[in-house]
Amino acid sequence: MKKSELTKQKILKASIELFSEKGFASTRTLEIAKKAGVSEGTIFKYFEKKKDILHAVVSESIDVFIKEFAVSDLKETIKNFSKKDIKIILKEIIMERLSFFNKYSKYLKIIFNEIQYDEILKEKVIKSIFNEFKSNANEVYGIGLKRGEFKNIDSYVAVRSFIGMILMLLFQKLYLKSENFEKEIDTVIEIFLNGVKI
Amino acid sequence: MKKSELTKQKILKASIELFSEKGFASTRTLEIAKKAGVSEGTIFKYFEKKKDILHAVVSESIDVFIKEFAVSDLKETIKNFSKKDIKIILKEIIMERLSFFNKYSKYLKIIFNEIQYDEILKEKVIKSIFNEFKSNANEVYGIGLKRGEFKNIDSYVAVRSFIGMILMLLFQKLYLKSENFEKEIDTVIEIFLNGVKI
Amino acid sequence: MKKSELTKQKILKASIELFSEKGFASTRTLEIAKKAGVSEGTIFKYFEKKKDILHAVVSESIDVFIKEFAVSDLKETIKNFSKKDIKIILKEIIMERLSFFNKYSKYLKIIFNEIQYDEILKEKVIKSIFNEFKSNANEVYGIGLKRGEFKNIDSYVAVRSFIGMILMLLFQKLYLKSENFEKEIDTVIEIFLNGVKI
Amino acid sequence: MKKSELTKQKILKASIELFSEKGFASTRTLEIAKKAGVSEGTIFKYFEKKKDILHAVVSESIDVFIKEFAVSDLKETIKNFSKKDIKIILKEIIMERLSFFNKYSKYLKIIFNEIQYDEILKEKVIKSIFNEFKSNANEVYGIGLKRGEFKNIDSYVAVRSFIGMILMLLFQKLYLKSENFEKEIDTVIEIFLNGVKI
DNA sequence: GATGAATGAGGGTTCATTCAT
DNA sequence: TATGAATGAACCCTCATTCAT
Repeated sequence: MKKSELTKQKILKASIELFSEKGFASTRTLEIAKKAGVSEGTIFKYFEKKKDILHAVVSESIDVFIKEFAVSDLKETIKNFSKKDIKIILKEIIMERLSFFNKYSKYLKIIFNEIQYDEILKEKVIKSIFNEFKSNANEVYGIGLKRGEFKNIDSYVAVRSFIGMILMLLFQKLYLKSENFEKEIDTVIEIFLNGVKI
Repeated sequence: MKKSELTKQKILKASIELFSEKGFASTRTLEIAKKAGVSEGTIFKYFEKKKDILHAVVSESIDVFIKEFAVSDLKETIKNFSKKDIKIILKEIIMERLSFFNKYSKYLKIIFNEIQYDEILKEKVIKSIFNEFKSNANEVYGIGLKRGEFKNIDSYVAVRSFIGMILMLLFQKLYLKSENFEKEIDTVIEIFLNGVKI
Repeated sequence: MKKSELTKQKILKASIELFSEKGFASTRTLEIAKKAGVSEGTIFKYFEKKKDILHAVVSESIDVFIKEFAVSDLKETIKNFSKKDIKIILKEIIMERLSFFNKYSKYLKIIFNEIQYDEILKEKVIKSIFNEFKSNANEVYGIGLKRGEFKNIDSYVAVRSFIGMILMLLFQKLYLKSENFEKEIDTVIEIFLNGVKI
Repeated sequence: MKKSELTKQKILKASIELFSEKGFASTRTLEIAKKAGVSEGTIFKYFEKKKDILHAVVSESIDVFIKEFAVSDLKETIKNFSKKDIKIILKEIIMERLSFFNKYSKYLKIIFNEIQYDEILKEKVIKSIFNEFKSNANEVYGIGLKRGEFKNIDSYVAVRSFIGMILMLLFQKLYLKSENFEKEIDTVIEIFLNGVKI
């Protein structure tokens, strides 16, 4: 990597750290500079405006998201488990996805917070991430369908709902602390598969 | 209401509008003043610091949330429907909750965004709203249990999961636009009640 | 005293307290109002501008100073002591003047500090106080002259010098703390009367 | 001198000018900036708060005071005059000290005015200047003692009293204007050496 | 006569941005 | 390329002053 590219990456890395910690609007360019180990002036050699850093951060986040979140690995995983109980498979998926969330939580936090106030970003994120997600949902649910284990309902709604349940679980873990994390995962899977109705 | 109390409310109302629209950090006190129809100086007769406005907004939000979100009405509603199909009841609940979300979405947006950067607020919100929510979840799920229709699983996890599914639906509606909103609700209810498994 | 006159006095008294404590420029009209037990608006019924309070305070200070500092009592005192040793007389005078300083130190502090930044005040104070002082110096020193005990030198310079020595003593007492206050007074008198030269 | 050090000095110099002219509290940072020939923002690159400028000014004043007021030169002066009449020596000292006061009157004015409202400054000034002064007084008076011309009285009180007399002279010159300045100096010396008593 | 509420110009301070070196 | 210094518009906040009641 060229030296200049390295400097740019240092700035971006510092920005991600800070944006996720205190939000874009409350992060000072001086802080970024300090954390990146460069002078304040240098930042503006790489980004014309402070906002451009955010855009770069989000763009990168999107790229990372799409690449990492790509369902390809997942499909592989599922095939390998194909003989196993669907419950086990779902749990494996959850655990794997959780490690993904942990790894990229800063990116996700920034994306989620900042698209609220920036139409350009919002457009971008929706177009790329949501659509990506939608097609993946189809594929993954499709596996359950082929196995003859899933009902023939809107696959997108199903997967989205599943994610909603998991996110609430995660959210609670982050904000409150969960003592029975694993057990709660099992409950969520049970609900997703068989519902709450007797 | 006294005149001074009225002014305070005008400031709070304008602040809610702006904070939810552009975030606390990006809202200017002058904007608040203009939107509230008072002078900038007046704001600081009622709130020592800009941050105090946010705290007041969130405190008020919490109060509103607890009062309005209180499950009492809900229980009444459910009892009235007691002969009806559980599906109908859930749909009614969702519709009613949605109108609540629409009405207080600004408050919720502020709370959700700002507690990330303010430990005091976070503590406050968690202590009040989350606990309130937890006890209510218990009560509501309990009704289904008594009717002999719900499985005996962790009621909090069940309700939370349900809400997770609904929130994703909502979220999508807000960000993307859904053409089949009603139909999607039905699907969510179906998943919640009977799961995706054949 | 009429009620309105009383209110005015309350404002002036509070102002003297505050001006002497933190200076005119750093005193807030709201503080004055609170200390005086009136509303901020009321102040401006009695004084058009904040500066007018200062002017009133100083004017009053000057009046008090001239009345209280008037040498008449002093002359009487001296006559009564006329048979006594001049040393004793000087010491009596010093002690009496010190109690005056203690009593009116706040006024003096304000006058001294604020005439520096206000030409009108400076003019006023100099015209009244200094001239008053000059004529009094003449009279007091004249007594020593008549007794045949004082040299025939510029009486104003003599008295002023004496006061200079006493002020330094006082100044030190205020800022540092003197353990031998009385003894130092004696030394100062000795210097004033007989000089430091052998 | 580095450019940044130069800028800092420009700000300090402008501040001294303005603080002594209108007092700290009434001096605006914009005025300082204009007088220093820098932008208002620049000031806050060098001083976090306006008050810090005052503290820096006073600290510098103290340093200057101690260095310049140091009695070393004075002792040399006195030795050179050792054959001369004590009157001549005192007059030389006064004239030399007066030029010092003229040169540093702005510093002194600031110190004197502002320590009244700032405990930190007060402590600092007293600890450094007063103690410095005390030890010097001892040395200087000691010379007169060794020459066998001064009485064996508290040297600190003697010097302090002398300064008190001179300050009053100076004070009058500043506020009133003296026509007979030189003659008054002679009178003060006469009083200091031989007293007013016949 | 007195108040409490409101004002808005102006205060100190911040911070993204520029630029000479 | 990188920096440190400087900028100035805009921020939050203060406070003397006004005014309807």
